[in-house]
Amino acid sequence: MSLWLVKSDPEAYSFDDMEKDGKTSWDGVRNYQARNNIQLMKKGDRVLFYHSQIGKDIVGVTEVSKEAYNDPTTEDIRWFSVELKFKKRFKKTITLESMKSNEKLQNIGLIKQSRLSVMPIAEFEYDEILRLTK
DNA sequence: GCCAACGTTGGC
DNA sequence: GCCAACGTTGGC
Repeated sequence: MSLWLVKSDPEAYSFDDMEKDGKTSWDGVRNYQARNNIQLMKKGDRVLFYHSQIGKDIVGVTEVSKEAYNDPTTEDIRWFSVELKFKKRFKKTITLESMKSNEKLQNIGLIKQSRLSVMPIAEFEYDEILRLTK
């Protein structure tokens, strides 16, 4: 099982929307690196959900419920989507600020590559984030 | 609202 | 194939 993180501007699509919908098609990604990551996602992979712009925090976990398929929002066959389902909301969210000041999270994609919207997360990073929610 | 970072486009 | 111009993202 692999671990990932996706970003969303809550004004466009928030974790509240995600919880309400139960599952959603993660489409509209128009960046090759993010696209490549989407194609690597497997059913059952855990995906952290991060709010960009507003909040700037990881708010919970989703799970890949359907592997890569052609992005339904475009005719362009270069782009792919996955289906994500709501898994769990964190009692305490993890802010970007707290990650920046955490020794173990210095190399997390969120900090290293701030513009990438779909990125892999290392197991120790995932564990550390979960630990911080407690 | 500004601007740095960075990806994409298009002229040459 | 290079690189300037331009557009977008996202933190501040």
